[in-house]
Amino acid sequence: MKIATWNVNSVRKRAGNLTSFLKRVKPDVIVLQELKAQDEHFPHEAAHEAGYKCEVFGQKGFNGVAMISTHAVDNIQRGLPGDEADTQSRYIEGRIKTPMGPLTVGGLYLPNGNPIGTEKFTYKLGWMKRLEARARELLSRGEMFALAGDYNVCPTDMDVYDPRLFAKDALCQPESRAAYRRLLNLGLTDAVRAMHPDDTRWTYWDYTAGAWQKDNGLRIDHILLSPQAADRLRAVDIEKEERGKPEPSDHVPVWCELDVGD
DNA sequence: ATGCCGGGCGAAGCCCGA
Repeated sequence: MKIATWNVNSVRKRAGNLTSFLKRVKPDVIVLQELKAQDEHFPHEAAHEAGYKCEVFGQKGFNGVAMISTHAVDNIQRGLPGDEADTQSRYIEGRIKTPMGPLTVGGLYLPNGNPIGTEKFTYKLGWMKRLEARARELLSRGEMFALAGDYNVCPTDMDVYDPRLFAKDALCQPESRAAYRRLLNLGLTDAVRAMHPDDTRWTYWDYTAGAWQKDNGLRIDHILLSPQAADRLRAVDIEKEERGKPEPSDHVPVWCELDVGD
């Protein structure tokens, strides 16, 4: 079972990149972030062409997330519980049956939170608190799950090309990192870090200032696994080559493979 | 370099991203 995540930075602009990625890497399920599109503008054909069905939680102009799968998905939830006033489309969740029991996948686009000291940073920390509550709820079931997406958190200085430049950035604040660490402390496993404990591997390169050419990147897209899912973790990868293609997203896909006996 | 690119919206210039 291959689970992927990708912040596509406009799903309409990236429809071609998405189709070729699905055909090349063949994830069973992929969660997408930053659709920047309403539900009715989602390029269903791009996914159908590669054999995928789509669950979309779009929003006009900004945000927007989706879950695309070759398997049947049920128990679909749109939106992160815990704040009825939150109108931003940043979370989608669904469940897939496997020979080893149900696998729940949550796709998330965690708020960026910049600049610090504003309501944007407060919103980020509040959102992370709600995500922790969701993780606790899922953990109580004792089943496999993956929370995958653009976390907008560099977990440690190892995940930033130049930590000094990001000392005041919301992605690297002690509060952001502590909230991320609370997820790990619940018993979740950072799939990429578990398989590559000592590597510097980026998932994002800014469009500006030649960041890609200089390999000035960040690791902010993550897949966190429940204990039952982490038991079955077999492989991970970061699809760096997508950043070098024409008209790329500034993020690249991340995936992990779980051995669920299929 | 708290936006150098890139995208959305909507029809010019502003908002947003990390």
